[in-house]
Amino acid sequence: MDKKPDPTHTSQQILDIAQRLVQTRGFNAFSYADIAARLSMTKASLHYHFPSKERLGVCLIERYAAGFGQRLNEIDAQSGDAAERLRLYVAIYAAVLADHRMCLCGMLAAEFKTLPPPMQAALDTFFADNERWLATVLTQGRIRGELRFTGPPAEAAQYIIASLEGVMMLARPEDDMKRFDSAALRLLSGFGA
Amino acid sequence: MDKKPDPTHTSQQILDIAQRLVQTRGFNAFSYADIAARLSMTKASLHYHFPSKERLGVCLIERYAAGFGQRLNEIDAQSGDAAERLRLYVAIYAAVLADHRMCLCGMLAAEFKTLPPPMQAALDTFFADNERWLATVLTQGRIRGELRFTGPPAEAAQYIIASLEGVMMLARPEDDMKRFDSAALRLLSGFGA
DNA sequence: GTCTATAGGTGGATAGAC
DNA sequence: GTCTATCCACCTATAGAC
Repeated sequence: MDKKPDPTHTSQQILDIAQRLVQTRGFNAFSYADIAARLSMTKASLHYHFPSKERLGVCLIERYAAGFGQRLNEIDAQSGDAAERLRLYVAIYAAVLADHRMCLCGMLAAEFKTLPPPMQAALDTFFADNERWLATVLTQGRIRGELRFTGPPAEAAQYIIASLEGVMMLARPEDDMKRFDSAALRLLSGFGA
Repeated sequence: MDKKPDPTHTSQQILDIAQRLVQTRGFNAFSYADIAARLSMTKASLHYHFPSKERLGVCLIERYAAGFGQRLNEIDAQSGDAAERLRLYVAIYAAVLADHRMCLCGMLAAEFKTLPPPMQAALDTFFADNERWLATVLTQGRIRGELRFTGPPAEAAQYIIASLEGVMMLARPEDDMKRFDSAALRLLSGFGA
């Protein structure tokens, strides 16, 4: 009943705003001043919650990865077959784009070489986890005859992720959902889904 | 015989260095100081050749687009069928990645929202030209039975470009040519090429 | 064409009062 | 936790000498 003072409330707000900024402008193109303005705070206060931009960046990736993992678990908990799971995976990306955002980690992948090593490591983990999950879905789907594709599931998984990120990236300048949907359908149909 | 003083020699060097910097770090993550250091010049001198970073950016895109267009013309001049043309198109991207670079315009697409409008316009032109060329190849290829795919050629062209950019983007952190080749083959085989 | 010098702004980050 | 004040590094860009 007596709820905690929620000491992380401000931190969450900071992360929310920072995430949207990264997803729309990139990590190198936003500043503490941008966040401070939107929160009516000073830059100095932000440093209390996230002592450095590097740590803020790592927290962003880890939170995003956790949310992504949660959605993958939800998909696993559903009763659909592998084809349906693949469609739901694509739907995650579609929802992000519909909110006028790029995938956080796709955006950061473009800036990879300029990021602090801890952020690079967190990014690698994100993509590796996604590949592993997708490869599992693909493997089972092919065995059960629910999906059709050639070659190693791991390579197919890499292809799916990279294509989705690219399609998002090029659909975003115009916020063109039709372009994304068309490309996503083409991608899925290539796997019999 | 008497060759011109080649007044643009320095400008070309600046463009070469700036291009590599954009392709590896992005437009927002390099500065005049970076170019000046590599050329053993001062920042002020650079402004003589390119009065603003925005104009430098526009020149970069236009030169890149011109070079790309030239390669497309070379492909057109060859005797190969549509499938071969598609393979050669993919080979352009592969060559860029083999040189440890991201596609200039793919990189800028990620930063699109932060770019000056003249650069955005130049980018739109680049991608529109590419789509048009690819759509023509696809249209002819399908008619002649050299390629297999469904839906409008324009949408298929958008899918091919976006996938290639995405595959490049995610292969680059590790400079993983095998990853790119595997994905490119998968993409091509989806079109019967 | 290239230089020195500098302007004017913004970046991330810190110290210390409250 | 949030503030004011400040630091120092870096940015793009300009003026004017050579």
